[in-house]
Amino acid sequence: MTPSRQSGSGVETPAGRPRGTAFLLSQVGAHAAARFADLLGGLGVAPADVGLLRMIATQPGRSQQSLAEELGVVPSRVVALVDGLEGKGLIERRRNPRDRRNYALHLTADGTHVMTEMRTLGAAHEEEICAGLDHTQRAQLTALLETIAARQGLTPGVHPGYRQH
Amino acid sequence: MTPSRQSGSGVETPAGRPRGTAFLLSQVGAHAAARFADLLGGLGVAPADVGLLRMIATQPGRSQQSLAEELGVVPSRVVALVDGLEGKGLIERRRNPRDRRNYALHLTADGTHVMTEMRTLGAAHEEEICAGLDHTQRAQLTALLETIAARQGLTPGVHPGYRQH
DNA sequence: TATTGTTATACTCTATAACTATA
DNA sequence: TATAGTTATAGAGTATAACAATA
Repeated sequence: MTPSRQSGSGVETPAGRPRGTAFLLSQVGAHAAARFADLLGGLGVAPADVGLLRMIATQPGRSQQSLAEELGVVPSRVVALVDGLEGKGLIERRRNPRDRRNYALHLTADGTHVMTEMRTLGAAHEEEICAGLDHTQRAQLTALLETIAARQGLTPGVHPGYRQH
Repeated sequence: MTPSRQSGSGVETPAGRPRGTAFLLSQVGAHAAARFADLLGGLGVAPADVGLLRMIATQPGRSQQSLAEELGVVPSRVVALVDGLEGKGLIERRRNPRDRRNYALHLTADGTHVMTEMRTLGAAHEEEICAGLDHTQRAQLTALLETIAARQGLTPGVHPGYRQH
């Protein structure tokens, strides 16, 4: 299965366009992310806000430090993200009387509502991106992607877009 | 196949982590892009330089305008990218005596050399990302991604990371 | 001293708009 | 007037490092 001599490395077409699986992954993945960002625009939140909101919704009372660690970003960035979400009235910082150094983060009623809308958006996005595939193909694709994600050591549910340089 | 009532929309696990195919695509795609950027670092070029170099290599003499149009970016951005690549000695601007308004862009000898190394890097990257998959699975994944790319109207070989807001 | 969070700062990326040279 | 390219500028995103409050 190893052609003795082919044009170049096999990752480009004769016309010079990239054609490898890795490029396709990056291309389609960036498109999916951009489309989701578009959908989110209507809600007034940015892609980076989504992970934060989701973690606070799942584990209310988390500190900024713990979010920074799980997302792989510097604490000062969490300050900016939390400032934004608090300014929009989606979350609130509650002082912990036991240890007044840290905040316990909680969703507000508005924040809970936005989370619900985000889930609806997520389902619509899923449908849009997978539109050309039948049920079997979707399952196949998911399995292949999960295999790569595990092999590459990606943390389930955490987007690498957060990761520090 | 429509469960009458499930936990949420189906795009999140009970623990609140996203699990949809679209999220996986975005996650794995971003990881692939980041790894490629890492590999490129050793060559001293950025991901955004790659498409430009490739287009100039494939069609020498192209103008900055034509690159801007194909990549979907504003001409002033091409100026910055071309400035960078010219500064590194990888490409050169040649005046066209027939129409002195535009430049014909060409790779230098160094640029050609870097293109060769980029192809090698591309093959290594491909191998790294697909490491957990056998030949059949790689072909399956490629086919599924190509189906989505076509359905979503993506231009073959052009990364959406360039696209204008 | 150690920890949580904040501020000040700087750097990169990228778009908009005004401008120059040429046609 | 129209086109190719450039410059000036501004805004978003994100890291580093110094700092304040609390433990």
